[in-house]
Amino acid sequence: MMRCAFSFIKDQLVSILKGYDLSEGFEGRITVEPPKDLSHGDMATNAAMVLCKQVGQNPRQFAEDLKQKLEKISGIESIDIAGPGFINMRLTKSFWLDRLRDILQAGTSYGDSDQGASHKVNVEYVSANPTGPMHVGHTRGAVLGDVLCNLLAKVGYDVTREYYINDAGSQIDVLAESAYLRYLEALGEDIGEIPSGLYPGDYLVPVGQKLKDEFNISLKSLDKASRAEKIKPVVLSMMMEMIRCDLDLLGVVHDVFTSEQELRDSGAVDRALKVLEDKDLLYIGVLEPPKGKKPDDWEERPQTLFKSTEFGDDVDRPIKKSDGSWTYFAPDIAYHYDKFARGFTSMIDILGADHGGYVKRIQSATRAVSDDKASLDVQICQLVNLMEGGVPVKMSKRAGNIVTLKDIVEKVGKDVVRFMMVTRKNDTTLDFDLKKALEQSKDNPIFYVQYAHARCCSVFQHALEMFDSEGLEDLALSESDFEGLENDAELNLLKMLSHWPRVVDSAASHHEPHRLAYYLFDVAGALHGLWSMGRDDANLRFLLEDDLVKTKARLALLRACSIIIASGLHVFGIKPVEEMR
RNA sequence: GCGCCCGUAGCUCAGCAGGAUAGAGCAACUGACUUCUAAUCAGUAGGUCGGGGGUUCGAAUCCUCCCGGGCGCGCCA
Repeated sequence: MMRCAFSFIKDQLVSILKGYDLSEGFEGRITVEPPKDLSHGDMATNAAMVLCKQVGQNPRQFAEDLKQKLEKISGIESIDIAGPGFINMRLTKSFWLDRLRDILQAGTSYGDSDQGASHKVNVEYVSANPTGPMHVGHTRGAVLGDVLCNLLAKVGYDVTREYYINDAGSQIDVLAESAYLRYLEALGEDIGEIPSGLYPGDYLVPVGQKLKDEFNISLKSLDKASRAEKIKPVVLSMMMEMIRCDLDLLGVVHDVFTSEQELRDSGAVDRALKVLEDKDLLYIGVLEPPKGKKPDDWEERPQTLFKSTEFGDDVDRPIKKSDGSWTYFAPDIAYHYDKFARGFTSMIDILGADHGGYVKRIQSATRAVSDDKASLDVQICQLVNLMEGGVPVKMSKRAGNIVTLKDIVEKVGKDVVRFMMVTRKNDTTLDFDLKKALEQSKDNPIFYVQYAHARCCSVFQHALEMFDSEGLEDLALSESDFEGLENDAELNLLKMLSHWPRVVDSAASHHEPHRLAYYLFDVAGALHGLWSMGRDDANLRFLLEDDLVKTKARLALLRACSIIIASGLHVFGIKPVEEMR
C-alpha cells in the first residue's frame, strides 16, 4: 500500500515533535495539508500554532525551531514561516516525481488505505417497501449506500451491504388487497377504478394473473384475512423480484436481505425487547400530543414506551400501539440488535428525508441494546427534485405518473444517474435535471470528467505510433525518466493527483462520497487546461516527435491522471469511457 | 409548540476535524478552432458567508439567540 505524501511528511513531523514535552494525543490536533493558495508552497502545518503553548514559546518562535529540524528531512526543499505561525513547506521536484511512480505502480488501488483495519461495518440502504417499483426518491439512497460501501471497502473496512425488507405491517395488508383486486380483474371481472387507499399501479396486473394461475377461483371463497395469507407470499416475492431488477439496472448490489416478518416470526423481536426490559428501559405510559398540531381524534392512551430520553432523545418512543401490537419501531430494534449479534459494532443506515425524526430513537435503541458497544450513523437523504430543462417534472402518486428508477435509468443511463446522485451532500435537496444529465458540456460534471479520461486515452492511441505497446505499460512507464516534467501546469497536476489518498481518506471517514465527485471535477479541469496549453505552444503537447524521453514523462503523467479518474469512477461504480466521438 | 436538516456570487452549489486575500460551474462580457477531439481553454466581472451576540492568536466552520425554508412529531413504515 502506497504511503500518502501528506501522512508521510506528517509522520516525520510527529517524530520531531516527540522530542518535545507534549501532552498525549497531540498528533490528532495537528494537520499537514495543502495550503489553499499554491503560492504558499506544497504543504502547510499548523503545528507551531497549536502546540506552542505547551512548549512555552510564541508560535513564530516555535515555528522557527521546527523549521531548523524539518529542513533536514529529505524531500523538503525549503520552508517559510508565514502569518501567525504557519510552516509552509516546499518539497523537492524529485519527491513529487516519486509520487508519480507510486501512482503508476499502484494503479487504481492508489488511494487504498488501512484506515478501516478490516473492521466490520454494516451498511443498510434502499430498504424500499416492497409495495411497488422504486422511484426517484429511492434512487438517491440506493446510490449513496452503494458508493459509500465501495468507498469504505477501498479504505480497508470489511463491508456488509444490507437491505431490510419491510414485509410486515398494514401496508402489506393493503398490498395484498390491491393484488386481490387485480386477481378479480384477471378472472374477467370488472373492477372499475381502484379505490383510494389501495395501490393503483398496473405493476400489480401480472400479480393478479399469477394468483389466478396459482389459485384459480379458490381465493374468492375465502374471507379477507385468510386470502391475504395466501396472497402475501406471492405478491411479496414478485415485488422483491421487481425491486431487485430495478437495483440491478442501477448496478446496486446487496449481500444480505433481512425480512421483518422473519424477525417477528423467529421471536427476535421478543428477545430484543426482553433485553430492554431487563435494563428497565420499558414502561407503560401516556404520550403527550404534539403541540400545535393536535390530531382531531386524539385521546390519551397508555402504551409501552422505550426510555429513549435516557440516550438523548426528546421524548420516550412507543414500541407498542394501544392495542398491544408492535409499532414498526419494535422490529427495527430487533433488527439492529440482530446486526449487533452478528458481530457488527459499526452500523450505517441510509434513510429517506421523511425519517429525520427517527434518527435519535434508533440510535438510542442501538446503544441500549448493545450495552453502548455499537454505534449507528444515520445518513438522511434529502429529496430529489426531478427537472427537465429547468422545469420541475410534475408527478402525482394518485394519477400514477410517478417517475420510476427504471424510467430514469433508461433515459439517461446508469452511470450518469449514479454520478449525479452523489454530486451533492446527501443532507441537502438535489435538483436532478434529465436534460442537463445528457448534455455534453462542462455544465454536466460526469461528461466533463469522462471527457478528460477519454482525452488521456486518445493520446495513448496516438503514442502507439511512436512507441511499442510494452513501453507504454504502467510499470514500464514508471521506470522512465520524469525529469522532463518541468512546467508548473504539469507539476501542479501531479501534485493534485497525489492528493487523491487524502481525499479518499476524508470522504470515507466523513461518509461523504460527494467529495470525490468534486475532486474528480477539479482533476478533469486541470487536465483540460494542460491539454489546451499545447494549442498555443506546440512544445507543450504531450507527444513530441523529436524528444522521446520528455514524451514518455508526459505520457506517464497522463496515464497517472487517467488512473486517478478511473479509480474515482470505480468508487462510484462507473465505467470510465475511453473514447468519445 | 418541539426536534433534525438547510441558508455562501444573479442561478446551482463546494469549502476537507476553526486557519492565511471565501472557491467552482452556469448565466454575462473579452479572446483562442488548418489540433494529441474547441464536446475545450484563457481572461474580466460578480460576496457584510441569513442577522445579532459569544468562545480565541484566528470563525463560513464551534456555542447562543433571532429570522427564513424543508422534513418529521401515538394506533403508516
